Amino acid sequence: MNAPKAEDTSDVPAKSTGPGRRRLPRDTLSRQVILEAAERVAARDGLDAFTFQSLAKEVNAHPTSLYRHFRDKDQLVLELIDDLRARSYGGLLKPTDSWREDLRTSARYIHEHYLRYPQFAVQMAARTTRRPTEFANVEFALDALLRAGLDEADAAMYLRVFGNVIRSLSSMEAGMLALDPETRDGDTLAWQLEYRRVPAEQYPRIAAMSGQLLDIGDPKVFDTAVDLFLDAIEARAEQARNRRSTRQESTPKER
Amino acid sequence: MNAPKAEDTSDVPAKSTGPGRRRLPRDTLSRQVILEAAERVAARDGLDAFTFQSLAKEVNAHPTSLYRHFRDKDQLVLELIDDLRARSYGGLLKPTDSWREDLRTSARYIHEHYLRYPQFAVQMAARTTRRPTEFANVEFALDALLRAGLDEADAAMYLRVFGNVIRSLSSMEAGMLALDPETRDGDTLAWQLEYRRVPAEQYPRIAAMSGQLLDIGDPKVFDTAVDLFLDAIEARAEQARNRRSTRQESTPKER
DNA sequence: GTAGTTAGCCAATGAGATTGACTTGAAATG
DNA sequence: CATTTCAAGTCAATCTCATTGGCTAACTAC
Repeated sequence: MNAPKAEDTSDVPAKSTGPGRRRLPRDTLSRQVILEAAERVAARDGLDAFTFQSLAKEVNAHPTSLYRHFRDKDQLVLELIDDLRARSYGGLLKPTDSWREDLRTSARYIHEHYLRYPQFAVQMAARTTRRPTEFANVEFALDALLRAGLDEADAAMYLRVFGNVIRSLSSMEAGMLALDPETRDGDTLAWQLEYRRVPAEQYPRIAAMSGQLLDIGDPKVFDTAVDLFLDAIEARAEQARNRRSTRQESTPKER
Repeated sequence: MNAPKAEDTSDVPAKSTGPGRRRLPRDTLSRQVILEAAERVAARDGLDAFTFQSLAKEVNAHPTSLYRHFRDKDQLVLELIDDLRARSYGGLLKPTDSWREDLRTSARYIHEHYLRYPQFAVQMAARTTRRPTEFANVEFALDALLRAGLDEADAAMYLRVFGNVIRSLSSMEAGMLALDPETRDGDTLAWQLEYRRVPAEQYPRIAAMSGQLLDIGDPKVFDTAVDLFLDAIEARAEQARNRRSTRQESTPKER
């Protein structure tokens, strides 16, 4: 967990922790160094341990030193989110000849990204960061929607709908992952049990299907939702095409 | 909701806060009294003020007294969520002859409920509470899906997908509402501005459509998502019906 | 080298959750 | 009625955090 850490601060010779050291050499810290430590801590110890105290320990500095680089914790978190995103989406998306595949890929990227950092998923979903990577993603998805055959108004709408659904589903799934395992398993187990012993007179449907109901956190849900959306987009584009051709035939000069 | 409650605390005559009072009379507190106070505090002062200290002040008790009724804060929040839900969904849903309308209604209920208590929306979405109201909702939606013509496996899957999408979208929308207004408006404004000045060479689609793009928190998004889902369910049911009749024709006695 | 500035450090504050010991009043028991 | 019991309030104390203001060392520019 901290074996290769010695090197990181090794220019403070041998006494990183010892009584001899008074303070870190100037400019040891920086936004980048802190953000990278922050990622490590979040990944390793979870959100509860994500405190200035433990971040400071990770970089061998005093907790309050971090304030020289970030106004407060909220700012640190937002910048971390940007940073993580920039790294995750580093390899930019390349359009293929299938808009479906493209949208699916982009959805999968987001989903994976959120699940990789579940601690911050809620913030990731709710707050815009308006950085280059975001523009690139929007451009990519918008292009795919237009290639699917949507008109501009529909594309704008479906971009938002699709994006919000992807992000919010991912965020919720991540949110459940971020619960401590005890709580999560408790919820899941209790849920399954209770649904099996529901009174059949009151809830006949549930009783009849209790064996087939899915967990709230079932991973299949996300993929199904995505496919369902893609189908919907395709159908919508089809409609639009029909509308266009019909209009051309029946009312060639509509105004 | 709390009209006849006044009595509960009024038997502490006149000196509720005065120096004369030593402690609250026995059994002044109870889960219900505390939960109702909790709702008031959350609605009035927001999530940041949702502390044992302020809850205690609201009921005129010592902060640690609350521990006699709730193991810890997490438990209190979960029970509050249940309580709110029970009250919001009080009037149970009645099936109509349109499964579409039924699903739409049930989606709207959830959406409104989450927006009414945005402070807890994240928890509401991620954690199961397995109470009667939940069963009733599930039964209702499941019934609607089967009436739509889905087979059981599909119904189980779409129940989860639809539910999760509704809940997660609502939760995300609520999450943005729960941000303090400054932050929220800042995000929104900056977003709009930046998207209008995006370089057209790099992001031609965005540049061409920048005027039409929707806000991330646009309320139309939810309704559109719901309709889109309903269409998808209908299409899926249609497929299933076709598949069934085809099978009947081509392989009338399949085993 | 000398002055100035920056960035790390320290002590302290104040909020909050949570615990354990203490107390009191009402109900049960004799 | 006196006594015991015990749940339900209360208090003091602890621990963990974020955050602030003042201090000072180390690097920079002159």
